[in-house]
Amino acid sequence: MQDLLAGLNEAQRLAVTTISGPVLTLAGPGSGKTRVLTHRIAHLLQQGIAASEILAVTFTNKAAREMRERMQHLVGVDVATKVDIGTFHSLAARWLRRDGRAIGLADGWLIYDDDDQQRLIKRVSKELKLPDKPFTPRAISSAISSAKNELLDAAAYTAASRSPEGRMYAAAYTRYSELLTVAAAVDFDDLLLLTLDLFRTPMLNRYHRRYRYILVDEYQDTNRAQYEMIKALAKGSGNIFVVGDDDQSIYGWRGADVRNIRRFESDFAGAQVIILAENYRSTQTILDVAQVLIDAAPKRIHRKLLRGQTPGGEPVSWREYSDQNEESQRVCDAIEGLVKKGVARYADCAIMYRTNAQSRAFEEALSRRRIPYVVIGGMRFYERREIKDVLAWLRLLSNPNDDISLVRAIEFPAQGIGVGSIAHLSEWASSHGVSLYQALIDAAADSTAVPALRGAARQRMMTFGARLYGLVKRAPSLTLLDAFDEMLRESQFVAGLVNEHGGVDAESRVENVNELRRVAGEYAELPVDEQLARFLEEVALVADVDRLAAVDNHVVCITLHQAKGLEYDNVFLVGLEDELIPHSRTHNDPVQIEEERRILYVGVTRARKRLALSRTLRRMNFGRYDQTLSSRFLADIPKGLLAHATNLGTVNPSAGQGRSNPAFQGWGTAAAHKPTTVAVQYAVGDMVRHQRFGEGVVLSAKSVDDDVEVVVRFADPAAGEKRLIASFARLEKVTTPN
DNA sequence: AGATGTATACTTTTT
DNA sequence: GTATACATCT
Ligand SMILES: Nc1ncnc2c1ncn2[C@@H]1O[C@H](COP(=O)(O)OP(=O)(O)OP(=O)(O)O)[C@@H](O)[C@H]1O
Repeated sequence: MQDLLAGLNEAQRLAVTTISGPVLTLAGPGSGKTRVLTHRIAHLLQQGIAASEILAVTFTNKAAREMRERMQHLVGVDVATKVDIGTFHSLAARWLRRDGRAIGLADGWLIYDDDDQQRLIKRVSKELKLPDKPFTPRAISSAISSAKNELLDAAAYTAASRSPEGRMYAAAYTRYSELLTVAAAVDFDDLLLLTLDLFRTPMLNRYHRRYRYILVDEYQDTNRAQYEMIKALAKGSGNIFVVGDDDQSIYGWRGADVRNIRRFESDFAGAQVIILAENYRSTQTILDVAQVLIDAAPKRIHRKLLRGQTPGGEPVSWREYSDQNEESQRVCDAIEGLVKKGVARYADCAIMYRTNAQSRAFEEALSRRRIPYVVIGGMRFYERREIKDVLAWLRLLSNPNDDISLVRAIEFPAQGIGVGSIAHLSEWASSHGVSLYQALIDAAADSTAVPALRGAARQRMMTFGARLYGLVKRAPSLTLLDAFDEMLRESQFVAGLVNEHGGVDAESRVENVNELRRVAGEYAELPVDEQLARFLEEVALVADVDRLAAVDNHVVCITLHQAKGLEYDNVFLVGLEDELIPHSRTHNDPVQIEEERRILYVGVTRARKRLALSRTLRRMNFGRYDQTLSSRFLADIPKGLLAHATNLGTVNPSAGQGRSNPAFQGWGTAAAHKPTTVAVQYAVGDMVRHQRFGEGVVLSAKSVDDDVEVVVRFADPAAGEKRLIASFARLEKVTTPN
């Protein structure tokens, strides 16, 4: 057994060894909070505390997994796997899966993700005939979500609504809740609220007996419900340990409340507060920048001095580029430079930005250079149409009352059932207070049910119903993988994809379906009756960061929000412009502006060795270039702390794409940058060959940055005309003998 | 019923 | 510039 305290400083040791009573560890970035939490668990185990008595809450599933891996090293695999570690949401789902019956949750209940929720709200909106002007699905869902964040159910929210508009939202909330109940579905917020309901039953005693030591990471970003969960659980043993940093609270917009830090001190009498002062992550140069940035915040709970272990370090650079094209090019230059010089691997580099939309330019530049990369966020794998369609069918096997999935299943694969027929079914179901599936069954048993559905349309609907019914009945005896295959076969899913998209375009979708099937295969070890539910639950709760694997050597493109808790040797903070950070949607609300400042602070403090800040002078917005302003937060950083480009101001914003600004010299890259490929010249009329699309003729060619963009008409009519980046598409020139 | 075309709105951040 | 929504055609 290792000495767990060896790699820790004094304050960290105190935090690890103060095992009883409430403890609040408040500390800046890179001070080892997560490390302390991990070591504390290991320490508890060494003290002879049973693994099953420990509960650890992390912010992401990935953090949970990493913590478990760390612990396996510290205390061995057997013990480490017995500790309950997870996010609030995933723990809640596990508990409700087991004990949900106690609060009347139907068996086979499902989690509705954001997309499902939006669809359901659209249905509510239609039913209640809400005008779409202020009542966009987004507005309604955020009203419902904030209500839930204040622990208000539909009845309480209705009672509290005074304005006519408020009453409309209340009506939507009420109907939304009813439909969720009929569908036996819960949304993300419900996971927490229902767990609180569960904790109000005598069942709580079992949780008290079970969990004697509770630990929470990223405590500053807990919301009201999560706080109440902690409080309810901690009542048992009183051994509650939380770590957080008020300066890193960046999820206020979804109900997180930093005041939970103050609340902790008042609600848990005699709470011990431990401050970790040393930063082990970043060079002092980087910390100095972070320091001035956060010190400029008008209000803070706790002021901290960022004290690093590495004095000096490479300068933090600041560059202004003409546009996103140039910015992404130069960032790629810098990354290639670092890699060529052997000071970094691709995986040590991260590009961070405020909004997902900003990733595009970087994706294009990276792939053109053949630099391996991953984009975290944006369109997630599980949000893809074909994936959601497969999941809809699978969800129906577990819970046929899931109306949202039923509609999806009717719509894909296409079965000749149109919106009209669905509307008839839906109206009948709503007025009878039953699910769509039940309405189908009723219609099949009784020809006077759903009278609006007649003739051929009714016939097709009945065929669909019978097919689904058969699957639902057979599902319980099947393994997940068998159910998956059976469902694909019954619904003729693949044929549907080919039918809708044509052979070539269907290919990647079929591949995605196979990938999902592979994931499903990982559940084969579980008891047959648990496989499907566990699969659906985990799929609903994966965050995109959870995909980040340390083994692959690729540049990471990530939003600042998702970067919280991560660290990289080299960080590129891009698009530092007003309107982006702070985002225009904050509308200069001082509270939100300060959260934006913290978002930037989180970004700055992710960097270990090198930090590059940049912006563009003009940005493409809605297909139009707009001039930009530098982020106001940069004004808080004294010039002396940054290494500026030498020729700022000489860049003409209207100069177009180009090389007006030299690649940045800070970490020595311009010299290292050479074109990686000798550009092949293409002329209109040239014959080319593409690996997948076959041969084609060049219709046009123009050079873009370091590459050539060509439009090719392929001989294969299924491929048609495509616009391609020559080197990325690996086009080969076909030489014609003259 | 479904495909095709045109208008329109739109882009924070996410479990 | 893109995704969605709606209208119009087949
Ligand atoms: N006592 C120590 N000696 C050496 N390195 C340490 C020590 N404590 C922590 N570190 C290292 O410092 C880095 C930051 O630690 P950790 O991620 O736990 O900090 P954190 O406080 O959770 O950061 P953040 O709040 O920014 O996410 C890690 O690489 C960790 O290994």
